[in-house]
Amino acid sequence: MTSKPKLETVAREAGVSVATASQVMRGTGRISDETRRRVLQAAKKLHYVPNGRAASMRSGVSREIGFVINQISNPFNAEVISGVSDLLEAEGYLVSVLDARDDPLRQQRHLEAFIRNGRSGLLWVPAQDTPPETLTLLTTHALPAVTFLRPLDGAACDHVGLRNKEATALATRHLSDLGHRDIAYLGGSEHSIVRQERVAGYCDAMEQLGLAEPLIWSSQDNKMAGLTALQTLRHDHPRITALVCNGDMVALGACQAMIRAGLTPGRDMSVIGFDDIQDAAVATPALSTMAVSPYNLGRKLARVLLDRIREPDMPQTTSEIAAQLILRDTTGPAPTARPPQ
Amino acid sequence: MTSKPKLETVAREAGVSVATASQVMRGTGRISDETRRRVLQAAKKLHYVPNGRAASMRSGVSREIGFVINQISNPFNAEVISGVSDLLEAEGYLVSVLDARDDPLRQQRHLEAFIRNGRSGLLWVPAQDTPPETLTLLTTHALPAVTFLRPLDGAACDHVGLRNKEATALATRHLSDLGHRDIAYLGGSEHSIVRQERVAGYCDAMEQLGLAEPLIWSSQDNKMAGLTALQTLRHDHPRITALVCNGDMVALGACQAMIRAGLTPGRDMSVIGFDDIQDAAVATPALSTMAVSPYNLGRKLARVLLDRIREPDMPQTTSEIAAQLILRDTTGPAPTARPPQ
DNA sequence: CAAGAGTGATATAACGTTATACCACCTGTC
DNA sequence: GACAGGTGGTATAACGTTATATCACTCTTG
Repeated sequence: MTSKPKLETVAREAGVSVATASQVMRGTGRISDETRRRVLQAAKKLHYVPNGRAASMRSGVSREIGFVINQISNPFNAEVISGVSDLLEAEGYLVSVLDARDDPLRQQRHLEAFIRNGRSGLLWVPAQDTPPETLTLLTTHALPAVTFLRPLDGAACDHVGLRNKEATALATRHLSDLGHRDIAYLGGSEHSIVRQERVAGYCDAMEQLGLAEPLIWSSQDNKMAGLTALQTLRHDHPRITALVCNGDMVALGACQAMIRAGLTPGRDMSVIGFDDIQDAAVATPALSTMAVSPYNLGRKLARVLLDRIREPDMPQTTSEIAAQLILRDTTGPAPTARPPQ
Repeated sequence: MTSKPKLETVAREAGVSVATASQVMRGTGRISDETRRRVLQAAKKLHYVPNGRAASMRSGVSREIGFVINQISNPFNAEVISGVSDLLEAEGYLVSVLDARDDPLRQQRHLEAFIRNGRSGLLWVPAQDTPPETLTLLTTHALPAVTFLRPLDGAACDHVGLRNKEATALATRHLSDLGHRDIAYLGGSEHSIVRQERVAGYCDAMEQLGLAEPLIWSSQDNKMAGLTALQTLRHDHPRITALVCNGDMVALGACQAMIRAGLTPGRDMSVIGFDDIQDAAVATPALSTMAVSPYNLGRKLARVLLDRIREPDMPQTTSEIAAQLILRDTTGPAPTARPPQ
């Protein structure tokens, strides 16, 4: 009806001072039941909503968190966001998510926008080639921050990531147990630190198990890219019988390519994905993959940030979460190892 | 290194007053080139980032937008978010997205959180059964707001939505042209207004074209639900040869069910989805669908909000975007209509 | 009944920025 | 050399809230 109600409006309506109204709204100080009732009633009647900016300016604390991620539309990330939001919202925080699309400049702008707009904590997946300048920004403003997935050496940040090397080694070993010798690594870009770790796990396993020369193939992280990547890979290296993939999207794309070529994933060629996005279980055939429960990963990430906000002087922590091999329909014995029918 | 730099710090470093520093930072007032240079240099040296909360408190304008949506992980929504963010970021706004999961209470909390934290404009997909109280909240605080997808009658809000009825009528007519007579509608929940519009388009077309009795089947909006829904639908109504679906996810799930049952989508049974998410084109077989370009829809939505912010007194607008029929591999002649081989 | 303790409410000064009014100085003009 | 007009800069008061100190009472208690 009239203009936006403020604390003074509420106080006047209830016949008390602004200071009293403030104390009632926050449940602090010594207030009689009668006064409390009157103030709350007035606030309700006027649809009063506190001005968080003014509050945080005075009190120095805000309840907003910023999350900079790359490619929100990726289902894995979407589930991470759900986990982060659920936990932080339950603690009374508001989470804003921005997409940096792996561009250091955009990332810098986003982090700066978060600082400018008073976020009291930041979560971020550092972009490839993040300049040291970006770190200076964070340390200068003394903001609690946690890096996610991509470790950043020398950074004054807590970190939550995955045991990538262990995971791909596990996947490779499983394929070897099934009799595969010509196993390729598919997906990701060369610069990615995460992918380097995963490739290292794959290479180590290939060497330790005495399998074929490692074969590493790059691609973008979506189905279409996975589809075309496998087509050229198969053309150039027809001996390959199994794939360890950098992500589920690529793996699902590769499966599509097989189907289009008349092959059956899990029979003619084995595939193991990474992430266990929801689609992995629904796809036909259902995708074998390294599961990390993005939702729980998000909750863990949020938990680490909350701990940091509460105890700013704690020593830095690094949490590495193990991935789990989920066997579905895209893994099976190597064609040559199968008994003749 | 020391504490967070503020305007006063910058001013002192540059040897000018706070007022002058402020004017330089915002490019207003009359300032000599020399002074401007000194201030900017000082700001850079100290990694100064303005305190947006203080600024917006004094100036009364903020550059933050809130977006309340249901199910961020839905690829359609993810693309909408991209469109919204791209346009608003280019205009210097920061977009925060919250997921209300179609729960009116959560929605109320989210909108309130946005008001509390000083968003200067809101975008939202009203939850089912949004109480009038929620609208009072928005009008009381005189916030520019735009509803998306779901119209809200009697609301003092601009709206951006789809021509749902027209779209499903078009899809149904196309299936009829292919010779299908037993066409079912699959997906969505009864309460959804959007779905009601789409169902109406389907029913009208079925009647006008003199086809079979309309058959309407509900399901949640994900692949797994679509998969199981089609299984029971086929069991109960074996005559059905074509589906108009409420969304691509359901449609893709239905295709999976056919494949698992040994049927070929587009040959044994035709399917038309809705949304044209990225997966639709990549899936095998590629999904025929009603395309609405979620990215551009998002841009349109953002544009309407910006217009409203600039001209608060303009009469309310309603924009309805038409959907386009995209024919891929899941539509084909009805089995009975196919010539004998 | 004075002193002390407890209760309930309030006045006031910050928080970091910006809008406004104002001041000091210079330059040219009659 | 008084005055208008322009230029470059500053002092000050807000914005809506909260932390702190303080005040006016009432109730004990010796």
